[in-house]
Amino acid sequence: IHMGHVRNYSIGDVIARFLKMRGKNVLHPMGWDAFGLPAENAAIQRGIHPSEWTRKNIANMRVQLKRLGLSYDWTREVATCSPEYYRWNQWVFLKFFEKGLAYRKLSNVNWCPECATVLANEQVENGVCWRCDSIVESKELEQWFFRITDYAEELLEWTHKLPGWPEKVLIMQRNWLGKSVGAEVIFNIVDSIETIKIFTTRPDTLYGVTFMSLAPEHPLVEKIASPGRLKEVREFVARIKAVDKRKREEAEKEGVFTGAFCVNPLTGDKVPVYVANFVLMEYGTGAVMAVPAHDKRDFEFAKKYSIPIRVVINPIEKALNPDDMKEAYIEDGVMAGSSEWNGMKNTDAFPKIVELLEKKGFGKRTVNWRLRDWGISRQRYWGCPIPIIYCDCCGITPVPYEQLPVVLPEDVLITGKGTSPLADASFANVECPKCRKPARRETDTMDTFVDSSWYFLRYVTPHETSKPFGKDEVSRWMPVDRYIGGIEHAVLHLLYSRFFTKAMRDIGLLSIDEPFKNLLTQGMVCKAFMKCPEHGYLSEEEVNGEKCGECGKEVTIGAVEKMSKSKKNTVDPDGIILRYGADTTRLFSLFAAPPERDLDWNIDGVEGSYRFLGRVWRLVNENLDFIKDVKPCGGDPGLTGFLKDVRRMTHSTIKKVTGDIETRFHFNTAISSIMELVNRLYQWEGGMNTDLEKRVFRESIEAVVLLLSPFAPHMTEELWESLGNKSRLYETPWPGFDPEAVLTDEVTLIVQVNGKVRSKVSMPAGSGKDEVEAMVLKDEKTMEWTGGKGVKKFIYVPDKLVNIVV
RNA sequence: GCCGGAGUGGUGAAACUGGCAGACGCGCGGGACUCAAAAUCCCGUGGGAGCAAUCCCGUGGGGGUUCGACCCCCCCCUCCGGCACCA
Repeated sequence: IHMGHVRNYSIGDVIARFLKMRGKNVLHPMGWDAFGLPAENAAIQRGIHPSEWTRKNIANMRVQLKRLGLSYDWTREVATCSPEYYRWNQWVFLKFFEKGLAYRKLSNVNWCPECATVLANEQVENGVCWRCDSIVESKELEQWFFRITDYAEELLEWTHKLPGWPEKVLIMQRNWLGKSVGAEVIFNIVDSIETIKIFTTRPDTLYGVTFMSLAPEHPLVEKIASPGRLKEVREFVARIKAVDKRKREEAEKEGVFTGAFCVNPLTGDKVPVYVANFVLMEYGTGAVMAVPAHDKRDFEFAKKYSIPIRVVINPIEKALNPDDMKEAYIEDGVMAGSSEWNGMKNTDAFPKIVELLEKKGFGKRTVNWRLRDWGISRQRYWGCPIPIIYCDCCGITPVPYEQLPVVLPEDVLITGKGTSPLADASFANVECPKCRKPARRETDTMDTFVDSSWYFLRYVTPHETSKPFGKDEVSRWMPVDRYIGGIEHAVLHLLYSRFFTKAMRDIGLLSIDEPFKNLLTQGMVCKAFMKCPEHGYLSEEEVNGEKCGECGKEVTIGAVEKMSKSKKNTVDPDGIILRYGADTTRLFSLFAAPPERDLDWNIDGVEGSYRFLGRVWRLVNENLDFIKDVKPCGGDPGLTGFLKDVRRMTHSTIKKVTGDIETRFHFNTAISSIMELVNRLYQWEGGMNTDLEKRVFRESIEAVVLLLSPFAPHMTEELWESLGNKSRLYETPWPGFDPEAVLTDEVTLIVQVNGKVRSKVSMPAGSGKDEVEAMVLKDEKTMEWTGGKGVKKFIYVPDKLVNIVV
């Protein structure tokens, strides 16, 4: 495990332990998302079988997690690579297939040559593979897809109904879904039976179309190019296709005239058809109507090739002159040069023009999404087999439910190169379940994101053998009340899981709409990296003082960044646990920053958390003789002075810590207020002689131990026992605060004159404005600033502050 | 380019609803204990002026609203994250 895990699971464990002490029935499970490329690659590299590699890692990580004292219910442990689990993956796949939610199609897919597999759109970042950074290629393959686009509208709608999610994640999902409302428009081609279909979000600019542009990959390019221009067009297309996709974005806009013209359906104007490098085949229809006056890219292109610019929308204040325009006018405005629509606001003309197109049969209102269907086929070994059989007679045939699971065979040659390893295995040859003739199994495996899209449901009934999960139990527990994870899941796992939940609901497996009610995205654990000019990145062990341990050269300290093995700025949790203990490790990971913020790893800070726990340990043990056999003070009307003050602080700390954990998850401030209470107890005044003194001290000590227990469960359990308590600490109710004890009789009022703090006065709590005014105006220090000047205004914030305006 | 988020001491960070800016921790300075060290305990610690009481300045920069702004509004700068020839 790495420090990010420690932080993530510490957060979860504090919440789980806290809620358990608050009397809740808490389901706090752990499992292993164990299939996948990284595991397969690592195993190949080490020359061992992925299943062995995975088993060893799970065993190792389980030990590490137990060492941290995480309160998981290990009886519910699941691993996605076990047949008992993935059997239900296959079951769900078949249900999706029955409903038409899983389908097979030939398509251009993202292909990573290094990983030798297809990637989902979500797994391509900036044109490179999210795992190995190779440039992703486009390949035409038969693939299985999940129809996530069927749920695009609902997925979008619910981003507005998840108040327990961070706004940032919801916005990222909305962007990813990418809804665009516009119109599809058909342009006839002159002297051809072919037509060009385009998508536009600006049908209001239709009268300003002065050319048409097609993507280089567009199938019409070959068909409509005039014989005289075909050679040049082909050369251009070949040249653009050769440019890798990342570079295309930065490239200057360019294109080539096809020799063909198309007809504007509303104006009848003939406009030239170009092939252009900036048109994407993947979005919309791969063809764009070009309106240079009102689109940035079209403007640039038109300027370059001297194509006319027609203004059809003017800003309210003035009419645009195409010859003077320096850039496209993309704002709203007033229609011009658009026959009957002239003078109208463009936003009003928008629907009317779409209506006209519909009437004439040249188009319709449409919604376009950025979201594509989810390609789930992977040409790799270490994954869940897709339960499908291909038969020459019967075609695509699902494996019958009673034959599940389709077990992933172990005796397979795994090279990580070429085609699916399963294709060569005896695994592939099978009898068709329908006609009994020889047939072939699907040899691709599923994307691992399928495995993790519903695992949380499995925790509810992890040993169920007749169905993926018990429906009643799921309705009782789900949705997940607290989900904690990194922001990197914002558009992958978190979107897929939402889709799965909705799809499973529609199949009748579930009755919830969303999987996760509240989401906490925790920040990354970061550390400064170190670099030697000669030997590159160095780990802490490789640095000697500030010099490279190898060559003795001065080491440069780099920026504080996410811990990563490649930058060698990682910290091994095991080492920290060994040296400082699990409680310190947990405490520091929560104390240094609030959970959603990035955490700077700092060993001095760890030292501080360790010292604090030592302080608590000594505070209890050194006073044990005094308080061992007394009962905690439960509210005594006779309390005065210091004792009363300690009790007040104890109860306000209980109040504060409870609130911080329960509503804000700000564990850093919760811990700091426990520290304040401990500091106060170290300043104990008087003695430990009377029964009352002992009882007040005991009450405070018990509060400290209880409040600290979710953070540092091991040490506090020991202390709890030392105090003579019979209950196990983790089963002891969370302390409540006494509202009476929290009240103060005297408050210190801040006195401001003209907004500046000039004095402080002590007043009985709950004093009225008149008494306060009378008192404050007599205060000596205040009079130095108000003396002789007339009081214009007297502001009183009860029990807090007054501001005198003179 | 578009959409988010952030900017506070030497440092990690507090300030929850517009009300004492810097809680708590680290570091640093001083003291106690000790033959000595470590550990521990106590005191101090935003900047400037002053013997001091005290005063002035201070939350990226500039303006505004307000009795009062780290917090709300407008403009700008910097950093981080996401998306991106999205038609």
